Amino acid sequence: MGRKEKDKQEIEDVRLKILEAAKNLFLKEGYEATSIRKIAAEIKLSPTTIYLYYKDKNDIAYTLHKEGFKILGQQFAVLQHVESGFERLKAMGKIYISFAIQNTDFYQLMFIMKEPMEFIADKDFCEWEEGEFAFGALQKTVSDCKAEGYFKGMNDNNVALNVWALVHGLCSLKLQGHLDHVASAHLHVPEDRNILDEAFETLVLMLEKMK
Amino acid sequence: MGRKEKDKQEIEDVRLKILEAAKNLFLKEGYEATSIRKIAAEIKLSPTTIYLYYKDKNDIAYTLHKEGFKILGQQFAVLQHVESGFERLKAMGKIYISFAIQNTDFYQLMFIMKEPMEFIADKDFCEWEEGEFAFGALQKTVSDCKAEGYFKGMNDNNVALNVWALVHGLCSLKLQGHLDHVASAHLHVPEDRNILDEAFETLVLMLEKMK
DNA sequence: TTTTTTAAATTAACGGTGTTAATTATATTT
DNA sequence: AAATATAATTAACACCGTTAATTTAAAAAA
Repeated sequence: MGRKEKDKQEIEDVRLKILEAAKNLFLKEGYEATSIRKIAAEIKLSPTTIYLYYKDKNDIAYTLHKEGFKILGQQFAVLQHVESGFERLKAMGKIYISFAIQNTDFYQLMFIMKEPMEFIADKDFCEWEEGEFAFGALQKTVSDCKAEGYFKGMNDNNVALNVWALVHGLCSLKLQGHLDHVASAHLHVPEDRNILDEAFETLVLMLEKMK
Repeated sequence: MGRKEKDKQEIEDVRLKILEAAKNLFLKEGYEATSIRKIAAEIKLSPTTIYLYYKDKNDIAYTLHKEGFKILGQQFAVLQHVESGFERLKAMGKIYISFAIQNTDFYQLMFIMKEPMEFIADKDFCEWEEGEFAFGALQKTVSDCKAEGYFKGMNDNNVALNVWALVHGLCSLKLQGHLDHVASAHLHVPEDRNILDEAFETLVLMLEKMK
């Protein structure tokens, strides 16, 4: 007796509809401006209905964060066909940086904001397939580089972490407005050149010395 | 005629009182929890009075951000007595990282949050003595390293930027909760060791190869 | 067919936020 | 004592995330 309970598929459909609305808003106006109320209005639901499908706003942030990792992962996946580890490492860096620049909102969600991580922390078990794939690809690439004679005497994981930290550092300083600030005051960059590209070129020179 | 206008000093006194309250709150409960209303309550002023002394919340964020740079700058200043450029570079890295870990809130304000930068962007001219000093110290150190034979054929500024980006990348990933997430899943770190210290050790190995 | 039941969705409300406009309090000078 | 200029205040706007209480709607039972 009673009203028909929504089955798994129907629930997933609503979840997706909410997520689409959230994504559109968030890609158009950024995370800050993406409120539960606005998401609800977009799909003609009452704000509180959202809470029947997502635990809280961090839950939505985390779900979008996973989408971001899927996109980045797909871009990395293409590189698995590059044989040379070192060439692949360089390409990964370039892809990572252009992903950050072209998907600034996703990047913030994936690597800068605390919120999605807080959601994970609250969960008992953490599934993280998407992120695992991306970092795993970097780890494999570093170990391939090692087989090619690079990074002798260094711990693979630490090298991977440092490489990630470097490109993330560049991207996050750029996206958060800190880089342009320093650049205009302290770095004379040729008009037609991009600070990140300049820096990345030097990074490649540094990596080449690792052989 | 009329009520006595507050002179420069009196205005500065109130500004400082507000800033002290803001700092206390922000060091105790973080930036998020530091609202204009709470700051005002702390010093028994009405919330709107704050706006007579600071343009908006970003103004306060920016003023605290400058304080942070003063602290970091003082720590860097001590290192100017280290003769060897390379030794100084390593020490700067260690100091930067421990500053980030021990002053997480200041670090967020200085290098992660957009707000203080947004305030600067709104101003017509940008004074940035504090930050200039810190980055200038790094630039000088890199050029000293170069004189010692490191970073041959590389642009000084780009090297400095990359070094900064790397340590910032490590710190920000750590502070924002992204590092622990990856670490538990992908990096087996010895119980008694810190991920950042581990990574930094490898960074030093990498820098040593730059000679 | 009508009543009961139950899940889904809604409205109302709480306790906050940054910020601005309008008003009041206060001290000084005429 | 009255007028005035400035400092500080109150009231208000337009939001926010989230929870509790309520209503709507559809399926099952009578």
